[in-house]
Amino acid sequence: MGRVGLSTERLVRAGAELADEVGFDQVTVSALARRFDVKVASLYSHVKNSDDLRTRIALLALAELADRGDVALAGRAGKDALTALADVYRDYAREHPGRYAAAQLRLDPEAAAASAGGRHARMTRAILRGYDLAEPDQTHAVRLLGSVFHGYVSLELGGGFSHSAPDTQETWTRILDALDVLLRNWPPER
Amino acid sequence: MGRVGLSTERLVRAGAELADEVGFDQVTVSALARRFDVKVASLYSHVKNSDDLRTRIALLALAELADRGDVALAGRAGKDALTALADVYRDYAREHPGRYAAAQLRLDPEAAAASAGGRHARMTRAILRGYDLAEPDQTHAVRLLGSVFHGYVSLELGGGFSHSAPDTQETWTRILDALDVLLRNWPPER
DNA sequence: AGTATTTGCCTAAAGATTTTAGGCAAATTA
DNA sequence: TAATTTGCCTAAAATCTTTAGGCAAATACT
Repeated sequence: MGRVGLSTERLVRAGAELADEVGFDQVTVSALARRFDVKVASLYSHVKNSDDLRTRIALLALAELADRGDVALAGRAGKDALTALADVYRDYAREHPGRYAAAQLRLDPEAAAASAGGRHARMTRAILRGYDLAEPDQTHAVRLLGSVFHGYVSLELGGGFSHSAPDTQETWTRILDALDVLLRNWPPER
Repeated sequence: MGRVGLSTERLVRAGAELADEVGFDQVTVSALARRFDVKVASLYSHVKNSDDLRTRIALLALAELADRGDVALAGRAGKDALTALADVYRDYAREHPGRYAAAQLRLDPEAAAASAGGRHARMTRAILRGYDLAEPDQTHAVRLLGSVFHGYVSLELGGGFSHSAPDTQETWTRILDALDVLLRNWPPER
C-alpha cells in the first residue's frame, strides 16, 4: 500500500469539510483516517492529537473568515461596510456551519495569539471609521457589533428563530439598519 | 455495596455541577459514575444514553434561566426590565459557565418543544411591552435582543473581550443604554 | 547508479468511553 | 413472610485516543 500523501494541511482541510458535513463535535481522528482510507495511527505524525486537530480547524476557519472580511471591506465604508462584514459572517456560517462552530472553539492563549482574532477585531474597528465615535465608545461599539454578529448568526444557525413569521433575512436587514442608526446617534454617557 | 440512591434528577443535577467545574463537553457518563462512586452501567437505568444526559442538563439550565428571568422581570418594565433580564443571562453564564454552555446545545425538535425556550421568547417579548413597537418590528427587536444577550455573554465568557481597556461591565452598561435608546427610537422601514 | 537517510504509513497494544445483557441482593409490596 | 420490583453489579463488545516500534518508499548523498 503506497503513500496517500497525508499532510497537516490536507488533514485540517479535510477535517473542516468533515465538520461542515457532520458537525464540528463529530470530527474525530478516526473519522478523518477513514476518510483517507488510512490507519488511525498514521495521522499522529501530522497532528499532535485530537485537540491539536480541532484547534487547527478553528484557526483555518478564523483565517478564512478574516480573508472574506478583507475582501468584503475593500473599498467600502459606513453602512455599506457594516452590511458587507455582517453578511460575511452570516453567509460563512450558513455555507460552513461546521467551520463556523469551529471558529467558536475556546483557544488557549497561545493559539489565540496566533489566530486571526486580531484581524477580526481590526475589521470591526475599521467599520467604525465611517462613524464618529471616540474611545472608549468605539470599543463599546466594537463589542456590540461583535455580539450582534455572533449572537444573531449563532441563534439563526441553531434554529432559535425558526417557525416564525417575519423571515430571518428581513430581520437581519432591519437589525443592520437599526445598528447603523444607533452608531450614527450613539448615546453619550449619562 | 448498598445502594447510593441514584435517580435521573440527581444525575442531571450532578451533571450540571460537573459541567460548571470542567466544562460541558467534558461531561461524560463515566465521569458522572466516578462522581457517585458507582459503576458506569448503573447510570443507564436512569438515563437513556450520553445524549439524553446532555439534553437533560440543557433543559435544566434553560429552565433555571427562565426561572431567574421570571423573578427578575416581576414588577419591572421598560429599561428596568431590559437591564434586569440582560443581567440574568450574564450573571447566570458567569456563575454557571457549564450550564450556560449546555443551554446552547442544539436540541432536536421534540426536546426543544419541551424546553423553556418558549418562556425565554415570551420574557423578551414582555420587555418590549414597555416600548412602542408593532409587529413585525417587535419580532425584529426580540431577535436583536436575543442576539445581543447571547452574543455578548458568549463572547465575554469565551474571553473574546480580554486584554481590553474599558472593562466589560462598563461596556455592558453602555450597550444596554444604547439598546434602550434604540428601542425607543426604532427606525421605520425605509 | 548505488547507498544512506529520512519520511510515511503500518501493526500492535493499552487505556478510556459508550452501550447492552443478564444477575443478585436490597427495598417495596402483598 | 413471601413475592415482586428495583438498583447496582459483572461481563463484554464496539469505538476512539494515543504511543511505540517496524518496514518500505521517497529523497539525498557519494
